[in-house]
Amino acid sequence: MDYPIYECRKEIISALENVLSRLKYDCKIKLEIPPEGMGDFAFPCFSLASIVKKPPNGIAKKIADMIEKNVWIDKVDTQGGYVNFFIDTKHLINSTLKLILEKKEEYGKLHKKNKKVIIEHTSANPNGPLHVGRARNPIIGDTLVRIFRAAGYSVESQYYLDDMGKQVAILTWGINNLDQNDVPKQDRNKPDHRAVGFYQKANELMEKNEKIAKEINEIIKRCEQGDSKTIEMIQRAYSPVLMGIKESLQHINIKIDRFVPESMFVRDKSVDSVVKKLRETRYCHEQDGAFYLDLKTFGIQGRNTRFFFTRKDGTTLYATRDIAYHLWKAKQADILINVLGEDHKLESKQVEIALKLLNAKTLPKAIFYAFVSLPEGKMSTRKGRVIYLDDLIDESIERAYLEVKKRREAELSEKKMKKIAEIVGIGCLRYNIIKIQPEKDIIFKWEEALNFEGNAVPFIQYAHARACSILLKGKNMKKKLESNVLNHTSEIQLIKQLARLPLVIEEASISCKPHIITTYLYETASRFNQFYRDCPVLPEKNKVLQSSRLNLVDATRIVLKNGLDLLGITAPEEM
RNA sequence: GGGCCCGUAGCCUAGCCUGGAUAGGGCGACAGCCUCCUAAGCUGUAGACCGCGGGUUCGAAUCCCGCCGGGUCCGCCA
Repeated sequence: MDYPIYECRKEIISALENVLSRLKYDCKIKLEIPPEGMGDFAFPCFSLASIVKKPPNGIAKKIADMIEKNVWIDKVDTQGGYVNFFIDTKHLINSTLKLILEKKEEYGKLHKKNKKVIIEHTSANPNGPLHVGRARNPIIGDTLVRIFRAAGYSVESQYYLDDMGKQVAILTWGINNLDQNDVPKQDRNKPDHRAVGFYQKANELMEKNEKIAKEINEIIKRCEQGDSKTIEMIQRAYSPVLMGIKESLQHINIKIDRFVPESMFVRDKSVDSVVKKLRETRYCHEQDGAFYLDLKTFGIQGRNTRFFFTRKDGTTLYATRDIAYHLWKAKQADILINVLGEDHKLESKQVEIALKLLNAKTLPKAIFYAFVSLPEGKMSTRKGRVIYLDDLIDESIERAYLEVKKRREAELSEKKMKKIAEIVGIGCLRYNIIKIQPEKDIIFKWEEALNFEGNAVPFIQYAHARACSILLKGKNMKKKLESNVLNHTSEIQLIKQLARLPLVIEEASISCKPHIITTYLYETASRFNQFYRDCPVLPEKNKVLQSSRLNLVDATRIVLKNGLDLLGITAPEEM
């Protein structure tokens, strides 16, 4: 690893290994980050204490005394059972700043891993516009895509397109049998919005009218039997919806690399082979001609532990096709990640067990998120009780516009304000979803979703714009970097923070936790603002200090930009 | 009824996996800071029986058990 922070950590670990082996202490070395002011890395001696039966404090002191200083270790200290390491800031500053300025947009990225990752996300039924209830899905998914790319993986994002389910069949029936005048009018002229009324109306009719329900079931059945005409008819119905969905995603900087239709696995018969192989397992049973696996012995509990994978007419079910999809994916990638709503937990578990039984090469790792609900309850496209993603986007941009106007109307053109509002509004939306861990329930409130203050994206974007503004005004000044002069606490704290970016990307990718990035960026912006307060750049009389600070500002700009890019958020040059 | 997830100040949230140094932030409240690089900023004050009750441990927000509240699932649906 070529990053200074890695080298530094490595040096500390090897110094520790050295001492521990001389003391004949045998334990794993895990470094922690101590609280502010107590050093840069800490080695806790508690587990060691229980092994060698001595107080942790004494062990820490003994170890600290024996640590040899080197280019990275400036000072070693102990406190309450911890060995605290103070790293040589001069060395870190020098190497970090140079590297950031040299690598620019590549700074933070980890070495190529030669591994392929497929991240499946969004995969919404194409029966209407994306709504906020599931809006976490594309945002979490796309952020993971970006994080894994930065972590050195080759990544493909996939949208599993349910083109044979009931939802899409209902939509198809509606499009084919209803007139525009029969359906509720939508206030947005976008293909997915135009279509959703047909779905809602068809749903309503189906519930009251058995004949219609039968016709819809007929569509599903023909489709599952692999009837090309029916599959194509369905495709005609959902295609415009999908176009609308893509457009919404694009608006929030999300691009799906590949759409994989479910029908593919019926057409190519791979799902039949799944059925055949599952039937051969010892867990397979039959009831009235339908086949299921009994998953009682796999830790599945509840009223029903049977996992049906065929109907009595021999057709397959959603989960069966999902198994075929996963086998197909496993052939092409080393790591599979699925971003799913928590309602898919059981299905996901069932698919995983089946994949194990079928000896799949790679098992998927699922990231589950809790729904965003409304104060009055769960969102539902069918009931029309929804906030669409498009509305949230518009509202977010509109509110951002009012904020820009309030502050900059006198100085900026209308066009510029609109552009900034777009960048801030969309950034806000993505940031506010990512900063909360996926498993936490969210009750949607406009004020929270579109919060513009504190730990929110404008704080970070503003820091970036501030850096750009200083750099623009100082563009004719000298560029010399003399890192020895950067010795103010605020400068040192900021640089140490910049040095951490690679570690943060590593941690976020290993743990699949995108919120680690938002936290990091917030702290980075915060330290930059403290630097801004304490260390004037342009007014600085000492030219060497001034030019060195300019370099630090530039390095901060790069880190903020690279970090925002991991979140799919644009870094504005002014706001 | 059973499984899984969540429960941290008035509100939102980090830390929980891998137990240890004063439980970090933010919003809101209160008090300050623009003759000085964008105040979408900075500084300070108040506010937490970490849902409740047991247990394990030298030590528990963190691990285990029970309970309570919310979410979600338990279809030959997707």
